[in-house]
Amino acid sequence: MLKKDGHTEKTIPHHERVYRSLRGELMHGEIEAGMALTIRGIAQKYGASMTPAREAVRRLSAEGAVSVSSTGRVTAPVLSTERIEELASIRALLEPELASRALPRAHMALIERLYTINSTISQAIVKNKPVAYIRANLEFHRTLYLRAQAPAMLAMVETVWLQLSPTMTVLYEKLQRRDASDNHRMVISALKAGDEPGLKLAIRTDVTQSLRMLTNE
Amino acid sequence: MLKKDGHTEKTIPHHERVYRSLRGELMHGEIEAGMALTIRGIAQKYGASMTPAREAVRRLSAEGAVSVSSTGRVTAPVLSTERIEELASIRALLEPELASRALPRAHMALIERLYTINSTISQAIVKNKPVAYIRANLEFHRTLYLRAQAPAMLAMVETVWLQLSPTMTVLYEKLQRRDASDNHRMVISALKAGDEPGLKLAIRTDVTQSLRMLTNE
DNA sequence: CATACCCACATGTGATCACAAATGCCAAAA
DNA sequence: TTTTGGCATTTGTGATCACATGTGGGTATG
Repeated sequence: MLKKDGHTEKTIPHHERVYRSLRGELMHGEIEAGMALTIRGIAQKYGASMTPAREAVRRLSAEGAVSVSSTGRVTAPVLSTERIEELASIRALLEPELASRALPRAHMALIERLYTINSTISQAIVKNKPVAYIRANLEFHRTLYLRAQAPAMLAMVETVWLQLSPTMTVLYEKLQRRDASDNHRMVISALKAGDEPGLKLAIRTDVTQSLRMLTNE
Repeated sequence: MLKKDGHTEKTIPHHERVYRSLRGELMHGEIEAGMALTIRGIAQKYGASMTPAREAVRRLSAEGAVSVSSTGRVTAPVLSTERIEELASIRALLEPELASRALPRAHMALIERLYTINSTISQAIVKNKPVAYIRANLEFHRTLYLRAQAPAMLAMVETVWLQLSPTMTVLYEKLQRRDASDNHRMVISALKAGDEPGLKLAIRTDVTQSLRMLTNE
């Protein structure tokens, strides 16, 4: 027989589970920049032993999601202003391209979904929920870029988000945030109109403004 | 006392050593696309045990330098044409920016060094040494981009190179290669002249042509 | 000749242990 | 009060082992 049963049951390895969980917490800003992590602590938190926990940390360190000191200590990275600007530059280079590639494939269902997500963003702003805000903001961009059919480029952008997230969380809480939903409305308008230059500009503006939030004042 | 001695002696962990070695072999095309790797084999090759070997593999898998099957088997990735084109697009987006940032800092010593590396490239072509060719080609670009003072962007580009290398090696050996040193001469000329648009174009041309080598014919 | 089955071996996974080094805290001294 | 020294604890590292599963090859069967 070819398969045991029709369930296609896949057992996710522990190191994979730990990796995904930890990555999610970092991406969504539940772990703040500078927070110290320990292998044993991670292992215990997710009910695994040290070995898979170490593997998860290695993957995350390769993505720049955690920084490892010369003595092996693991922390959520604290980014310098220069590094933040550099990562924003990468976003400004890649994300307009992703949006542009998604444009021909952006049908009405996608646009409506983006509109819904944007409402969630607005609500998170008025309710002052930073984690929900970041989460929905990322979902907005990812939903659009998924249509680009460019998995490697999307993965690269997600890596940048991952590096920025812990720092953004810290700063979001102390900074008054601009309403990113304005920029997103420009994105949606350009999508409806099929306006490729306008779309690229709107994305670039959104990325650039979120940068200013972090580096200015 | 603050330091034991003046040597600043640092003991490199095994997983770090294994990682660097394996990454170098992949980057320089000494491991061909599709080649199967085993944790035990890697461990034995570098005189380590399975644990650090696994950590090294995890880091490389996070960089896309190796692909891991659903059953955990590790291979050097075999890239589809679409993936190759996508990775080349990323190069075409990031590398001109890196070159542009390096331009104001490119003094005569750098240009001379690039010229020397380019001679090495030409020699590798006439002597038909694919590995030496790839190595020198990467060194040319990295030498230039290091001046950009943009470590995150450079790391991202290197990750792309790393993903492409095993496939390039296989194809380089069966394809007649164009002389990339022509493009590099354009790069050097633009650097001397301080011609930023020309520099970006030269880099983009170089990247695009190396793409054509892989996808056309 | 092609296909399906089966088994021995290879391989990834995860837990545990011993060890060395770094960290941080507390006490003692200036 | 501030600084220095040392010690107990925490922590990362690497090796090893048991186990389950996947893989590949050989054989039998159609």
